[in-house]
Amino acid sequence: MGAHAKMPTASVPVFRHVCGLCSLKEWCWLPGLEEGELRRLHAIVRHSSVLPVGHHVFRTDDRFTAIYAVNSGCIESYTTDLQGREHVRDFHLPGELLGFDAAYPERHHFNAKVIKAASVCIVPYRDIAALSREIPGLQTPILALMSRNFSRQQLCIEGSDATQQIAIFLFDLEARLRWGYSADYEFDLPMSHESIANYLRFSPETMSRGLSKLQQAGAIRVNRRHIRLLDVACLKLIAQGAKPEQKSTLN
Amino acid sequence: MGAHAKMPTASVPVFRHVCGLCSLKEWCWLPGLEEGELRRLHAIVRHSSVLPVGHHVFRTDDRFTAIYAVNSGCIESYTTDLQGREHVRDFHLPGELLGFDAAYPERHHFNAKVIKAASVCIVPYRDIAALSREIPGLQTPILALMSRNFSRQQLCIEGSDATQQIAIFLFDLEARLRWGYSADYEFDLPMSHESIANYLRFSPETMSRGLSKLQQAGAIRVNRRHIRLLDVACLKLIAQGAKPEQKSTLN
DNA sequence: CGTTAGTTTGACGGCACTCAAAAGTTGTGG
DNA sequence: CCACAACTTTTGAGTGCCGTCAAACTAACG
Repeated sequence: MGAHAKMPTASVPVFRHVCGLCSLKEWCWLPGLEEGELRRLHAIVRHSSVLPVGHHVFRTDDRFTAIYAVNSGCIESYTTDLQGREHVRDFHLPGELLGFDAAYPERHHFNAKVIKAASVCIVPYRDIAALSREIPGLQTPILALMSRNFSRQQLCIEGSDATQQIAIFLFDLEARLRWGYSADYEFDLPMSHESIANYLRFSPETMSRGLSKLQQAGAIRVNRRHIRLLDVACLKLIAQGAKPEQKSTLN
Repeated sequence: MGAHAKMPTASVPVFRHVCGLCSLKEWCWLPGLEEGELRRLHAIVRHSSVLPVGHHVFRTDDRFTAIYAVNSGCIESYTTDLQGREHVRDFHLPGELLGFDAAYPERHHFNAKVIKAASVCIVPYRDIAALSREIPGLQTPILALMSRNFSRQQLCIEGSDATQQIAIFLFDLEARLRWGYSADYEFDLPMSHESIANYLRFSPETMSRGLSKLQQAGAIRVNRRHIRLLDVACLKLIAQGAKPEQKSTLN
């Protein structure tokens, strides 16, 4: 997988290069598809420039025109309730998809906002639907992608208190960020604490206190958005329901 | 839609009759399909006998072999966490589908248990996949079904306190139970209060107190599993965040 | 009729929310 | 390069909702 580190060359069409990097190829396009089919598939994918923080990829009730794959940065999907409060539904990291929520009734149910400068692959829905009628082998991967995207949600909800939910969230996030590569357990959060708190359904203050508890237990080290998982075993215990113990703070 | 009320006749194969009644036909099978295609589609659907309470339709890690459509009764999907506690993920009512969670990686992520004696339609995955390769018009409806099933989830989570969440839940449930027909706002819960409490992530006691509050506000009338929405406007206000007011309990 | 499971009600304690303010960070313009 | 503004994060104090424990009550089932 180290080959992915190669730099792009001007002679290679951008989309070919990006698709070589991005998760689409890794995840679903390859299995069972022939070279020619893959080529046709890549031909319908378009690529965005780098989208600034705050940019909306789509909004609630927008027509469903495409599926998006995140290449870099981070996109947050959220809804707005009747009181005008925003509820974060999910975070979409590099290699992950969004837009499937709208396959029925062809309108988006969520808003999707860039929260860390991001570039995305755009897969027009009409094209992919037409292509999947011609290439039967495409259907199963598409179904699998949808299923995977929907069912990964809501692991953190199994936690009973805030600290436990944060521990679970950090575990999940770390795995998603390194994307199967070797773990150094150190990373920057692509989203604010506030967004995480919203996603986990508690206040920013509770988020802050929860992180502090994890740090006092020696499980992690946190500085703003920079996170280091110091004691993975300890963090796992907490994620499984153990109460964090206060270690000496002399360090 | 009144034609559906016809009684079955012995000369009609059972599966034809049931499919005439059930939601599959209403929801997705018809649009764009020809008579012959419909016939082939119905031919692959199998029907269960009435499954008793406690019967598992499938369990976590079972192979994904079929999609199920609930014809009657109620099925609950749930997971079991590391501490052995069960977490209700969803309720599946007549006309709704389950099993899509497993399209990837072909293993079920949830358990599915009958909580009110139920009969289901069984759509073998291999057959529907094969058929959809022959009948291109099937793909879009299938995608739409998946999308619809996944995205309907978690309306209640928008509520900030228990009473509000219960109000939202009751609204949603009532609409799902009457399935588009005229509303008399009176129905029996297909599941126990305990299950609802688990689903909404609070204790049975809180569920009970929440229902009492709604009743004291005059919004509903509740007797065990029997529910009557007395004051829909009031209930809607509470679902939108208004604080329930204590009405006189002299009635 | 007895047993069991589900629901209701009460008392008490704790976790998280709210309000409030300070400290640190980032971005902007002078 | 510095000053200032806007935002994020941290920390503290007080309150309230909900979880836990406990017990009474009801419906369902054999």
